[in-house]
Amino acid sequence: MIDGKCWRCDTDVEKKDIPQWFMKITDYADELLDELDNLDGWPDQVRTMQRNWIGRSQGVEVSFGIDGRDEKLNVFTTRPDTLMGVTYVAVAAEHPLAAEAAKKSDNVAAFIKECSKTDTAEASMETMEKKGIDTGLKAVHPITGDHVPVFIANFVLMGYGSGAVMAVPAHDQRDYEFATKYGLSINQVIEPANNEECDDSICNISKEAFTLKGKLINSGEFDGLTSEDAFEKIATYLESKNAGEKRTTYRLRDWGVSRQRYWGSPIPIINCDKCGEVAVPEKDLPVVLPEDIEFEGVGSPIKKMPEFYETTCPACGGKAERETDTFDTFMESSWYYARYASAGNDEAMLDERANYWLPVDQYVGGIEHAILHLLYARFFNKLMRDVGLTTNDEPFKNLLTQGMVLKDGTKMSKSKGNTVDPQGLIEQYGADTARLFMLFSAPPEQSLEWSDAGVEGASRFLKRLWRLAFDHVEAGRTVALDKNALNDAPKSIRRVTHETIAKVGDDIGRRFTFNTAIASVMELINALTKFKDDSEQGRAVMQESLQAIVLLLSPIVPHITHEIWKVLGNNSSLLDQDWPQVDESALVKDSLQIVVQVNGKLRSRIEVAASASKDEIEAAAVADENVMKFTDGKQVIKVIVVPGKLVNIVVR
RNA sequence: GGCGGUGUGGUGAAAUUGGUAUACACGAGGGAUUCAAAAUCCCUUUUCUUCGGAAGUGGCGGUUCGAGUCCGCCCACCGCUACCA
Repeated sequence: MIDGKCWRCDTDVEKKDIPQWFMKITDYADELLDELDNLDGWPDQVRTMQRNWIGRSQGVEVSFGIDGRDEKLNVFTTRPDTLMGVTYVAVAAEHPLAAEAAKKSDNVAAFIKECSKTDTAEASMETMEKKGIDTGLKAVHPITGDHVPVFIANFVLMGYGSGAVMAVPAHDQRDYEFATKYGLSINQVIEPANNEECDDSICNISKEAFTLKGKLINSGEFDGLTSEDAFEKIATYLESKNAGEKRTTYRLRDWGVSRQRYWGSPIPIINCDKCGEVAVPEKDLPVVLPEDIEFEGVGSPIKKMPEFYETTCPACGGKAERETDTFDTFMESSWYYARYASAGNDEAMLDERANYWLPVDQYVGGIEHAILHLLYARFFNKLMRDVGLTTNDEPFKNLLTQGMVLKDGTKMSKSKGNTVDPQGLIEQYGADTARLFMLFSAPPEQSLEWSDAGVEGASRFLKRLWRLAFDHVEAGRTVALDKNALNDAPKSIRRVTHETIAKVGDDIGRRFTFNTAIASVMELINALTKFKDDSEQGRAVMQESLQAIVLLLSPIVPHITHEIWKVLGNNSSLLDQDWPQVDESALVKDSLQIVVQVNGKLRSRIEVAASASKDEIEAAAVADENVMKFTDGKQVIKVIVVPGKLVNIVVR
């Protein structure tokens, strides 16, 4: 849409009511919300976003009377404590009262028409002018019986609450601006709880609304109550007068699943004039989308295909029409993970195999799905559970949300045409280099501006590994490793090797930080490159290390590691190998380097025996020559010793 | 406006539980090798410095023996969302 017109044919765009199918996700709002607390394998960020999206809020539905009529006008408020400050009521342009007023006034009708053209989904909403028009009707305050005007306002949403709001200009900034514009009264009913604090900077009703909670004033019998107490008292009072009740509302709306397009699963419903909407009987499922169709550019072709939509009603056998809307594609993505576990079953959606595999241990998806897809999938899982198809409450135990790959500062996408084809990289450097390079550039959660700067480094690294392995193998076969026959240099290489095995296992298996996993293998290879030891045991250590590197890198660069595995003299297939085991005995250190700080500043490093006690470490630190330069002539106040890490000497 | 995120060298980034800031790599500079080049290898590469050190992770403050990490306020950028009563 461009400037309120269709981008394709330039006709005016307007809001229209059309009958559509919805999934009643709001019935599951509480469970979807409450269970977020148990999803500890999910990132907090995603849980918070879902919480806010569901947006549960506690409030009161208040019934206003309408002057001269029997019917009531219901509004929802989270601030019943401000009820005595209501000076008008506003309804949405789509509200029945608005339609009614339009019949009596051309101005009102024109205003509603204008509202129907404004686009509610555009960023322009932010700056959109708050506009309204008086319906001429008067609402009757449920407590005071005062008459207040009923306005139609362009900022009231028909889809939230009851499509009508009570306006308290003194305590809501939006109401305040609207009241100022249309000359409506502003009555203060809340003041700051502590009067001392009530200076102009906090509460000055002549300048702007006071939106904080506080203490009630000008509220008759409710004067002096705190906002919190008044919430309860006023709610109870309204309930006793049958003029309102406590209510919970959600920001979450029901899920509209109808699409007026061809591509999608047909909604399996038959519309019968006599019986209404009738579900397609199970024996006739699935309804298959016809493929012999012609596109005419506008509209879905199946809406013009009698051979598709003409049918008989399963209930009465009379003439009926098949639904021609298709499902939102989120429908299928909401349960495919379960269907994978029931592959080949053409009798049912799912079978018992789904329960064996579900929930998904580790789900991976883009952060852009943090709300919609992940909420729909959770909802659908609960639906399947409630009809007995599955038994688990939640579909995804652990969730990793990938960042997006950006190009020129925005999300890479087909529609924007700013995609990068990895084929060029693959042709120039090979698939292994392309994979290594991409995984090395950043951790997966992070968004990344695409750039191929640095791909040379990945290529160089693989060449070095290749050369290292070949040079090693060319010198002949190695003997069995004897762990106890090693002197310092090979021993230290073994230690680094096993430290690397431990780190890569943790990085890939737990943290999913492939970039740091690769970096630590690079460090190991740097160490091996410097390691020159042609002795039998030296070469045996080299062999062990190279084997480990090949295994550690095999998920990342499968092709080159497959080759090197064979070159290293293995007859077995790399694919059949277990993940390398950490040899704990290789990790043992005889001595440790300890950092010594004076007043938190790094002054020296000392080498101490791994078995040294706290006192021994402290004594060695205090006696260090470099340290003494900074402690000389000063009084030592305390010494903090963190075993294995550092000593901090505090002096004055 | 709301919600979420990010901010560290020239660049991509690392620092996992409050404990050595800048690992690993790119780029750049210098050198070796070469008739020359490519490739490869080695060295240097946060800033300032009186060469002892000093400062330093967007800014200002705080907690702590010790803060990139925790707390408060602020700034900038990115993403999602759109007046939620």
